[in-house]
Amino acid sequence: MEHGHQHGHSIERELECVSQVPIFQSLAEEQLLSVAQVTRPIHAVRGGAVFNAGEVSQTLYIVNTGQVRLYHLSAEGKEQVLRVLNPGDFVGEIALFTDEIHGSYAEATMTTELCTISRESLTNLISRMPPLSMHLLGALADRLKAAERQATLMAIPDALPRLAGYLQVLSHDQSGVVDLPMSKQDLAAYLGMTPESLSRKLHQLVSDGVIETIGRRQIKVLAVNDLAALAPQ
Amino acid sequence: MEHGHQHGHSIERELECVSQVPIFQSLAEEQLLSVAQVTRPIHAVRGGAVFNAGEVSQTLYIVNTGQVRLYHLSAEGKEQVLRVLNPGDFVGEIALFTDEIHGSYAEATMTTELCTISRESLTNLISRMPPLSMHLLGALADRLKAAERQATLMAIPDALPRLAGYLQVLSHDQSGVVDLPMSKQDLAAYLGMTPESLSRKLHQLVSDGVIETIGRRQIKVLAVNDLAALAPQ
DNA sequence: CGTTCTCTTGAATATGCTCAAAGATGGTGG
DNA sequence: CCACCATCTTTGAGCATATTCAAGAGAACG
Repeated sequence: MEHGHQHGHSIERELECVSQVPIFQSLAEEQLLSVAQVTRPIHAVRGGAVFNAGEVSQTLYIVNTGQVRLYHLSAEGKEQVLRVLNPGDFVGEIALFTDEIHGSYAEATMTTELCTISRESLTNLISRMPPLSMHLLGALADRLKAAERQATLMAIPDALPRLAGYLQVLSHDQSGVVDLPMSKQDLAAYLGMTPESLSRKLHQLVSDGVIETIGRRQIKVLAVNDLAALAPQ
Repeated sequence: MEHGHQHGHSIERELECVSQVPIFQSLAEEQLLSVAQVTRPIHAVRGGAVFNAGEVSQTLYIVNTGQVRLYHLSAEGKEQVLRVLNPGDFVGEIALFTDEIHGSYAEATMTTELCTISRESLTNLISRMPPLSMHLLGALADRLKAAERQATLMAIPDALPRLAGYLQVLSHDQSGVVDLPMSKQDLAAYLGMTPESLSRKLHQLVSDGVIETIGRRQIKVLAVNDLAALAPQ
């Protein structure tokens, strides 16, 4: 029965993880410590499972370093990528409010450090630190916006505008050179097309001078305007 | 400069609206009054605009009675339905945290009563009533879950599983008989297909004995198992 | 350096879209 | 109250697009 982290080892690691996370960023040093104290670190190797679909969860998972891939498994055994978690991103917020089983698998794509907070601890933290709830609400609102954009993007029957819309969002964050957050076959599933179609559409964009491929996981956007013209809205 | 609602008229209407809303439901009578006091009612007729895309918003809109349709307008002028707000549903939460313009149009599909709360008032309320933030978080988490499910559903290239998945979600809530929340042509846009395809796929489900149509806006699910078999997961 | 996985390329097929028109439905005004 | 009109929905046929199936090229990994 381990109830805390007062086993002599410092909570340095927990503190580092917590302080990296945007939703905790504006907290005072003292409050960060409170958060760190209820945090449990998790280590996952490449290909390792963070959690599996069907498992009951009452935990918030926050990625510190590395990357986690969330995906569904279709009836035919195909993987449908839901989302990719990069440092600062989190998952499990739904389980914090409704007693539910995980709808997806979570797998580390590289060596990954996460920190976890139990539902009980988080609700405690929120009641003690009101600003925290505002940050959480903001983060959820952002995710919601992204998810709704994704849903409307997917409703487009043609593959090219879907791809263009996706690249457009990515290129907003970074300037020019876009790092693809997943493999091409995962990206294809994410965009609702086959790897073959993705390959062809990418090739088309390259031929048209809109983009340039750098290696296997980078794309350089040459003509932002053309991309916007192809994307919806 | 109207600063409040103490103009002698009762806040009965505001109170009624507020008390209908799930996120406020568990509040005490006294707290409900506080909420009602910062609420402004809005009336919209069929076809009337609640707000338009491009407008700046710092307001939360909550539907009391009636229905509001949220939609995008594509470059070709086609309407892409994002979501339909029924009594108790709300929109505008994103604008509460990030200064942003509306990404969609909001139009009443019938005579509709809404109540609105400004960003300033809501943040005030939250700081004064901590449980409120938990309810908001819960509501956002639910919406997020629905949006992510929608996004993965849309990523399926075949129309039939998309439709089946959608009907499956609806039939979970109600038992057997499903009320369609929008017209067939809107539903088609929402599901990422043409009205023609939707009509054909519905006909196919009827032929297969999976569903039965009741009038224009109701569907009776006869074989839940068959529906689940057609839907993904 | 070879093995394995990912990605690309090529053809045939199938599915949904577009265009066109007819059939329902519901609301409105005479 | 009924007929008319606008709108929504359905049905049909040809066409465009993406998928499927198959095989080859290219990276990444041990």
